[in-house]
Amino acid sequence: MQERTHNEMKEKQVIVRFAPSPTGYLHVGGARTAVFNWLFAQKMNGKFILRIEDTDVERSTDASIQGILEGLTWLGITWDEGPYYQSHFIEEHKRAAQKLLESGHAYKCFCTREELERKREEAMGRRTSVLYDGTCRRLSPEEIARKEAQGLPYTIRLKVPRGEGAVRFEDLVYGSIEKKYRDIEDFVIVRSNGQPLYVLGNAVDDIRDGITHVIRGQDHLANTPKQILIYRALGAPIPRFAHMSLTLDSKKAKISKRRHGERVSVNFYKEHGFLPWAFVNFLALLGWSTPDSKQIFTREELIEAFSFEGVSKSNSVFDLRQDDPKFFTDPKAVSINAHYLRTMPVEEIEPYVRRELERAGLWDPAYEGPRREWFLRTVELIRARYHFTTDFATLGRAYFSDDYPLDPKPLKKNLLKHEGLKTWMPELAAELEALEVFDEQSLETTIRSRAQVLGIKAGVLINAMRTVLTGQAAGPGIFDILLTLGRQRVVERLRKVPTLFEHPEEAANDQQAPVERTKPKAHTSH
RNA sequence: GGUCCCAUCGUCUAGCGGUCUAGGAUAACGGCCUCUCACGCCGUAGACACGGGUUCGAGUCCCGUUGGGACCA
Repeated sequence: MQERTHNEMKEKQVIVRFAPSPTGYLHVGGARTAVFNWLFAQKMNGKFILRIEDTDVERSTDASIQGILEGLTWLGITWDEGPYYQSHFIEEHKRAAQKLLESGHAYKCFCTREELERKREEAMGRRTSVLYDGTCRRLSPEEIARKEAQGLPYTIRLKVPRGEGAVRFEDLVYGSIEKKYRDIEDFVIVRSNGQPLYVLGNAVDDIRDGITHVIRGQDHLANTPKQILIYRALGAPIPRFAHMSLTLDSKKAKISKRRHGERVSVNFYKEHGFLPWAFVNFLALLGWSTPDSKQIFTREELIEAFSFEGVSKSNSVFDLRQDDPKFFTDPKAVSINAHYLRTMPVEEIEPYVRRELERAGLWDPAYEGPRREWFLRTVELIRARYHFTTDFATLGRAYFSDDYPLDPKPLKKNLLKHEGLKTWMPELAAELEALEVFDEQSLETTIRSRAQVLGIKAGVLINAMRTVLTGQAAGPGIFDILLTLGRQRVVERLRKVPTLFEHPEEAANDQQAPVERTKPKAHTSH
């Protein structure tokens, strides 16, 4: 049998859709599917429709729909039409079922739940398949009329062709898929309470929206033959299908809120300092690649490079690292994020840094006014070591506030260990204060000669200064730190050093927020 | 239970019969750089699930086993 296929649609515009069911947030697996749909639409100059499958009324609250829209918006996944709501089309689904009944492609089934349950158990016992046996398919019109007159409830089942044939289709990712008619039961398309099933509603919606390419999770692969049967019965052209391998956890289980909590939500990554494009880039690489294994893509490059050929057939693991002290999520996601964080034009990450500073109460309106240049230079200076936008407000706190915590470990190692620093630091402060010009040259000269006079390595002074001035063991070169902080703040902070010797624990405990590096090279010397 | 799908380093993957003594990325480890850390650079370790075929030749094709996933309830 010749299908009406893509040839007919070749000239037509590509239309794809992302059809999530609202569960309160955008799931990373869903986001990935959305990304692939979006990429394909962009590449083909097609249309991307957003359709909310909100027929599960209980879960489909406004808030959970909002969560999805926000997630997509944050990622920068824009849609051309919608959101449409499946719940608005239930009558249409019912009409489609009615039409199938009238055209003889479907029939009413009066079998009760109990009967079916019994048959299934029997079949299980015999270790055979549990397909519906077609009892009601063979009902005569009179019998049907009688049962209806009795007011017996019925489901509506699709008449699957009987005989030797098979449903066959070319999946854009999985290739040729075939399922024999005899392995497909006359499946229910409308429940006895009149509610159309997903398999019907989804197909009807896709037909109405003119979807040319159904790009969705591989969990729908097994249902596709049934949907093709529905398309045929309805006399609709069959779209192309492209199933995407699933995203699993390290135990090869589908990632779910139940097991993995918030970290399956796109919002989690937003809140933990991911840049949206970095996350899209990571998601795209989860189950898709180019022949040259390119890792970092601009938006244009990704759209250009995308193709179904590069989509992997095997499921991929989102290495969530739930109990890893070093990474709170997939290390590759972290590294991609860090890459963007240090290489994007600083103006582009400015809004994200601002958001974090605002959240921490560190934002100064002058940063978008007279101090903007300083602000951008400082961001530029410190970002190379950060992995998340949140780091600016935690690890980078000392650059934006005088109230910052001192990491106890370097405090001890770089400062308290050297008794002399108790006096050297204030002395140095005085010297820096008296400096004629406060520039890199004179700073370096001052500090190095000071070290020489004291008969110590310059590193001792430098590391102590870095620790005191930034609260951190690691950071930019000391002269850059000094210049960024400015003479006044440097001098003030160095003058307080003696107090640190007297009340070290106070200094260390004076924390606004717990400051932990996500990826500390935590090695103390070997 | 039935049906469908999948199977290369810890993880993401390249590979579409010979150029694979299996490449890249990330993570790990070592080194260089250096005032610290990061970046960068150099190097080390690390995989074709197993068994049969087909072929002159198989990671690559076929079959089976095992394992994993999905769907149907």
